[in-house]
Amino acid sequence: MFFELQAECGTTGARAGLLHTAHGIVETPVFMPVGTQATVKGVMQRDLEGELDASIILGNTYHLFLRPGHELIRRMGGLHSFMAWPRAILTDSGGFQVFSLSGLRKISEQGVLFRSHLNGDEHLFTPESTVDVQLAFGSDILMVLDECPGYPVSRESAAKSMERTVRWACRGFSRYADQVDGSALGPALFPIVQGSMFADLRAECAQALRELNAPGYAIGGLSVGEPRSLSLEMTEATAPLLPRDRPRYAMGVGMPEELPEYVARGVDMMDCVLPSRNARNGCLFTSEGRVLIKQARYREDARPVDPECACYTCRTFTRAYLRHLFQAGEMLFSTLATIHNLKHYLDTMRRIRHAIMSGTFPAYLNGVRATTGVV
RNA sequence: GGACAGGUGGGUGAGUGGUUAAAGCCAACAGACUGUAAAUCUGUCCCUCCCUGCGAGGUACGAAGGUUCGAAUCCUUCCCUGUCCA
Repeated sequence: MFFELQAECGTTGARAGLLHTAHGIVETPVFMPVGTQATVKGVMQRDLEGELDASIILGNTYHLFLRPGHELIRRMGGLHSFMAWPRAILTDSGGFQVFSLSGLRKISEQGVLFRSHLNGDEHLFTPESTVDVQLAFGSDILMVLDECPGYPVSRESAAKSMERTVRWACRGFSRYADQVDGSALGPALFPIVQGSMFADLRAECAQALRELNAPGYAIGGLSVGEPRSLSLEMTEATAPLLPRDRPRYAMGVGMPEELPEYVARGVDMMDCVLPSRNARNGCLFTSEGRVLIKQARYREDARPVDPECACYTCRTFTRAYLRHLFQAGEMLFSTLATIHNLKHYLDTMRRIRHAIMSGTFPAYLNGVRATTGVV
């Protein structure tokens, strides 16, 4: 994989570019739907590719390692083949599970000892093993194993954790260098900037990781319970310190109206479970804000979810029907809602990219800020 | 006509003398969700009062009467429902 910078905003940090991968070109800034277990929950690959036109999705090392196992996936021809997804895949390392499964793991210098949430088996994840597993998947972009601390943490433990994440990144890159041939479209490994909510630790981490000359860099440890303004602040303190000619990936963010805020701070890639999870829980993102479809006010609402959305769901169904499906617990609701929410995110990113390419991003950003009041 | 079984808050269904405005589940209503242990979770859910809390008051377990300090729970009569026998 390699990155091609196409345009930069003159007044903000926004950029537009192309991610060249062995499974297609990804236009950035990009939103990556989350497909933890080799599926974006509720959506068929056909719709992901056609209706939604997603160019890259996420998978998760921890989950796919436990089930069905990386060796099985390798034997099945790799993750792309296994899940019949021809476009790009980025796999997270399991670093986030260090945070989300905090009751089931033990961290040491060597790595993370997980107890499987499926059957209690113990598994040791190391910076080396997670690279191996992701290479077995055949991922286009691999993430290095990191430690994602919760919020808040003391400065002292944030520093220790960050330093360990840097050491782990070095080990991951060392293993990675041994395994790949360095071809331009080959798999890329991204290190992850940590440092909790301490700007100087973030800066220190970014400086240290630059040494790796990585094909791309991630900003992790966001949206772990901190105020949303802090997430943006940390991004602002980190992104400019990363190499200009490499993509920057803000992990796990954010709300729809925050997407341009991250882009304005120099972020090129984002992923988040919000559009897919909230869809399943009845929360639909629209050009006019959130629609909680279960509310009684939508019982006989004949309008589409979002009059300005061109997705299949909005082209075809009324709010009243979607509410009915949700109330009835019908699985079709999840599919239709997820299609809409992902379309909303992906279209938002396409608009952002277009604005950057045409030099109108500052105006676009101001427009969003005026209507949503973010920042 | 006879023999059993049973009538509990929107539904279902616990509870068989006191800490019961009455479990649980469902429905309804509202909220949460940020590198997915999530088709999940939380709250409200008889009425009234400032809902400020472990608040206060009222009404309530088919109906009416009774026993008791105290009844959804015990007794009497009536009404209704289901199954079986004629």
